[in-house]
Amino acid sequence: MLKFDIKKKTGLARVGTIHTAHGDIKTPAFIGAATRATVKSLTMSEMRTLGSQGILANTYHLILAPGSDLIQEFGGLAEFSSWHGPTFTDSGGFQIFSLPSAKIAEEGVKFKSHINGAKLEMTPESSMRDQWKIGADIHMAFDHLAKSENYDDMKEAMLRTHRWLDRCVAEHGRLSGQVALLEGDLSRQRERTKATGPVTSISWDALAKRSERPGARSNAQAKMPLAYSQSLYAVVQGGTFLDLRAESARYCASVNPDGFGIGGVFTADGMAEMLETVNTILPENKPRHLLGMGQEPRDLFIGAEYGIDTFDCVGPTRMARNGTLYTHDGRINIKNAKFTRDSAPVDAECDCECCKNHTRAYLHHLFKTDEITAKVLASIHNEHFIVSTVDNIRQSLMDDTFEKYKRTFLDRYYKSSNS
RNA sequence: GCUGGAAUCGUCUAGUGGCAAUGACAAGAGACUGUAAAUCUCUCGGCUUCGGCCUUCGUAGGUUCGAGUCCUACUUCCAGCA
Repeated sequence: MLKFDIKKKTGLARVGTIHTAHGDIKTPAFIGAATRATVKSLTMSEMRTLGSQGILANTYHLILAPGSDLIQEFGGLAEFSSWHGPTFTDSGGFQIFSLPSAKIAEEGVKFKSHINGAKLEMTPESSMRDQWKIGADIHMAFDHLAKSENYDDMKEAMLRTHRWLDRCVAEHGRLSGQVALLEGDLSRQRERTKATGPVTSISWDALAKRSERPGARSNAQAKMPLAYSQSLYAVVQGGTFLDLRAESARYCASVNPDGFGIGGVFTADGMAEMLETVNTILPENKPRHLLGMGQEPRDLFIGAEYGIDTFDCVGPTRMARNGTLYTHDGRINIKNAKFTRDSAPVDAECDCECCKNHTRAYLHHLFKTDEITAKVLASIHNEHFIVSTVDNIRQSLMDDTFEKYKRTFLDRYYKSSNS
């Protein structure tokens, strides 16, 4: 069971701590998107240095390569990637629903691998099993993303998401039960061997002696199940329709998951109302993750204000790779000719490795000459910018200065640019 | 010196009588929100009341209704032979 302590509340906003088997996350927090168990162009060491508290990987991509069994063999995502901190996995639904080959049925989704065309299927149960093998601290339920914003389609997708949620909860619970048993074995084993280091896995042979041993998966005999607690978030759907969002929030709360993901959000328009609806219904004492939002600073302020605890988004690193960088005065495209002789750092108020050491002119040069370091430094900066902005939001909530911080930040950030 | 061949928009390149002229790169700008994203889009001779107008394919002439394309001379470069 995931522990979540709330330290302070202001309206729907809250400051808290999520306790996972791999460490704590002080919330609100921005979680780096590490789709294939890596944040593109950044090392885990750089991620730690820039202040990230957690990473979120993607089940779809990890199933295709290197496979969930292999990650399990290496002790799970944190161990395999040497992140050694809190981890999340997305169910893979988001990717699979975007594949042209996706065929949706009640049982699950059949699709073809985008890499080699292999015919594959993901069901709520298989997603749960793969996420257990990958072994992130927090898993997302396998949800159905509607393709259209049409009310009936959205409702149908939501209802299926709920039926699938029941199956996710059942499968997750079954897998959870195994680990509880394993934990008992492990503590006895620790006593016997007086092992000092952390014991995180045990052979399936031990499990085989138990009556609850899961349905015979012969190829799993040699595998080492991960013996630490892993949690499940239910995912709230319903698109832009507040009645559906409310219904989905009630349903998700009713299955008593460890936390909640809020999915299917693609723009900040209407997000405040939607979150207000959802987060008024969801139980207060469980963490909430806003799936995929956080490219625009306003997303983070609105999210935190309306009760979001964690964010993830590919935007900061993707934009960085393409030369768009955050500054407190709005975005810049460092490839623009006007930066050729700009001796200022990307952002004078930023304390990331890039801004402390390098000029805009240097970064401009690296981008124009297509050097790998361009993407590295830009990603360090953008990721740090967003991570630290959410950290500052947390601090401002603690200090009761959130409103002022929000107004000052957003006025300045959006004043000269688009909106 | 002789004999061939070649000169096109920053660079390379397509084009053998209807052409402001192909493609790539470079350049300029924009997009990106649970990452099939080191990706994608647009602009790229000058003006424009968006119908056009003007100036362009080494230089100068010529043939033709019309020439980047054919002819002549010149200039430069390349290859081979001396």
